Order: sequence, then structure tokens, then C-alpha cells
Amino acid sequence: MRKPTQPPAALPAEDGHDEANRRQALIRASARLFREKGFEATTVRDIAAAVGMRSGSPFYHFANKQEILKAVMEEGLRQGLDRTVKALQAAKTPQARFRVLVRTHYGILHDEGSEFIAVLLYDWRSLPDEYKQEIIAVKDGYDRLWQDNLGELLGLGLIGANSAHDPRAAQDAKVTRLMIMGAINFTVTWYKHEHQGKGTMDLDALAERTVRFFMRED
Amino acid sequence: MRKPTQPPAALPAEDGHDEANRRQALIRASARLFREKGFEATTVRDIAAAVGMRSGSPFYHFANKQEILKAVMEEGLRQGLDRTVKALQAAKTPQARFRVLVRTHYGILHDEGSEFIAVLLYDWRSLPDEYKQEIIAVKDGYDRLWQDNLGELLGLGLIGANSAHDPRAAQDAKVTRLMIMGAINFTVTWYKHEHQGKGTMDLDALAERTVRFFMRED
DNA sequence: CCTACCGATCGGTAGG
DNA sequence: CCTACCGATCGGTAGG
Repeated sequence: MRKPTQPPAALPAEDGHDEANRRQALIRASARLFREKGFEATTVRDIAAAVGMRSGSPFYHFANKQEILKAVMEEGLRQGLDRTVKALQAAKTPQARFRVLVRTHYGILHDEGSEFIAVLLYDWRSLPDEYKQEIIAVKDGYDRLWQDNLGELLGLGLIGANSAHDPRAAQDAKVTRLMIMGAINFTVTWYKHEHQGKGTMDLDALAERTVRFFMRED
Repeated sequence: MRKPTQPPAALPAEDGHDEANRRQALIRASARLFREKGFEATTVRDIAAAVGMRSGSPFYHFANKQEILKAVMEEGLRQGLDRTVKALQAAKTPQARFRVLVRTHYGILHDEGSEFIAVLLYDWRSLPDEYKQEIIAVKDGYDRLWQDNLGELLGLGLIGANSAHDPRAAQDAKVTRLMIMGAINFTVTWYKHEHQGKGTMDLDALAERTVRFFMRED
């Protein structure tokens, strides 16, 4: 749709499917901004400026600001599920799958350029109710991966401080998932990956400690 | 400072130290609103309306909106520390103290009228950096109560999935605290106390499950 | 995707 | 603590 008139201020890319690229750029920039200062404190002008647009132009790609938030969360779940399913293929035992789930989830939360799920956790409140249903439906798929794995491990008596000794203490997989994922998700509030190596943990170390804290290693 | 002229629209209380009461009412109403829709999405007009004031009047009690947020968090820490110290007095063993810490923390997070700490967790990002230092200083006192207790329990080999079997697995108290409090704090995102008894957990049951998940019971 | 703009709202203030 | 108000900003739109 480019017209052979004067070149626009922000030069567009040369390839044919520019639109999808620009939309992706908006999603990525929004994720970074939302993660940093929150959805409500981020203005559409901030988002536009981050990708070199003028203030009204994001609305060419999204109907309103809330749709950007929804797109950020969807992108996070899509990427997260993708990474997790791929990583799980190499893991043959329940214990190995647990290690993969934990390590991959930390990557999803803390890798550079992977701010989408942190935004989901932080700004869930700001998502309109109509959108929540759709996101929950996708999130359920991810939660099921965890819950199935935890169900196996609970059956083996490998999870929790008491399960190995007292079978009555076996908790159901859902509450177990909420406890473990809660502990991991809460790292978004305190984990900083900035100056690693100075005595702070990198994600491998953090994942290892987490695994060892929650799972018995026979 | 009341003048014997016409009665104001919103009738003031009759006692002498009205000001402190009104300030407290603002803090409580703000906590409820912040918890529900977030600091950024709550307007000063919302807050004023919730206590029957006009839009400009909260600024008679607070210099700006951020100071209200700070006051909410301070109030939460003050109340939280107070409740916890009192509750700990009856607990004589490390195990008993852990149970008290967990149950009291759930109350702090979920009791009606106790939205302050949930606001601290949710809206920490919105607090100006200058204020953060003061809040952290108070919060450190609370964290120390937990960390000391967890240090004892770790020494006894009662915390974590492996500590009883492998002394090398004993994690330091800080990471242990972050994991356990993370799991508990994360309940602010999913726990609903609305229709208890229908198969959902009340806070006693939730605390019991949490304790049993994290602490070995010999 | 830009230009140019608008109506609404927001935090905050002066003056009593 | 109210009345009356202001400057700034915000999400969003028309028209090209």
C-alpha cells in the first residue's frame, strides 16, 4: 500500500508484510514498557514512541489500549507453551520433566525479551473481563502440563515435606501446583538478573535450588 | 477549628481529634480501592467519594496521591508486625512458631479490612523510590522474624524436600523464605474467600496445607 | 501510518 | 474541608 509520494518520517520496512511486523514490534515494546511501569502507567504515546510511531498510529493496529495488553499476554502464552512443549520432549522421567518445567518457566519469566508472562502476572487486573476468558483458556493448557507432572510426582511420594512418610499427607496436584508456581512466579518481584556472577544466582542456579527445595532426590 | 456557621455538607464527627480519624478513613478506603483496581486506576476522586469528601479534600490530609499509597503500606506493615509479634508469644517451639507465622500471614493478606499488604505486593512499582527505602526498612523487621524461624527449622532438618536426608541440601534461610513467602503471597492472585465451605478452603485449611507442604512433621 | 485535533478526566491548588 | 478552578495529559478519531 505504499504510495510513491514523499517518504514518511519513520521509514517503513521494505518487505511485503510490513503490517504483521509492526504489530509484533508494538507487542514487544509494550511488553517491555508494561513490565517496567505497569499497564496503567504506560501511555499509548510511550508505546508509539518506542517503535518510532506517532501517538495515534498504534490504533491502526489495535482497536484500543486493552487489546494491546491482551495481545501481550497471548504472545507470552503462545511462546511459553511452545518453549515448554519442545523442552519436555527430551525429558523421559517425571523427575526430569519437573526440572525442565521449572527451568523453562524461569526462562519465560526472566529471559531478556520475554516480559510477556510477567505482564500477565502483574497486570491481570487491568485486562477487561471479556478478554480474561480467552486468556484463561490458553493458560489452562499450560497449567495442565504442570499439574499432570505434579500428579505423577505426588504418586511417587517425591513432592512436599511429608509425602514420603505419610501418604495421607499427599496433597492434590492443584494446590501443589499453586504453591510451587506461586513460589516461582513470585520471583518476578525480587529476582534481578543484572549483575550475575557476583554472588547472585543465575537462572540455572535458581532453578536448581527450586527443584531441590520441592522435589526429593532419591 | 470548627466555625459556628452553616453546617458543612458532610457532617464532621463530634470528637476533638477528627483529623486523625479522617486520615485513617482515607487510608482504609484507599487500601480497599487500590486492592480492587490498582493504585494507578484509582482516582483521588474515587478515594474522596468513598469517605464522603469532595475531590480536592484528600489533599488536606496528604501532600499527593503517592503519599496515600505510602501510608497504606506503612499501615499494613504496622498492623502486620503487631499481629505477628502478639501471636508469636504463645508459640514455644520452632514448629509452633512456623504455624503461627503462616496462619497470621494469611490473615494479613486475606482478612476483610486487611488489604494493606496486598496493596504493597501489587503496587510496589508505583511507589516513588524515595519512599521505598523507608518501607523496606520496616519490612526488613518482619522478614527477619520469618528468616530466624526458618533458620531454626533448617537446622533441625524440617524444611524442604531433601534437608532431612542430605545435609548438603540445606538451603540458606533467605532463599527458603523467598520460596515459602512467595508461595503464600501469590495466593493474593487466586485465593477467594467469598463462598467458603462449598468445597473451597477457608484460611485455616489453607494455612494447614501450606504448613504441611513445607514443614516435616515428625 | 501521519496530521491535527477533541472531549474527558486527572492530580492538584487558591482562597475561604 | 468545600468551592471553583486550572493546566496537563490521556485515549482515541477523522480524514487523508
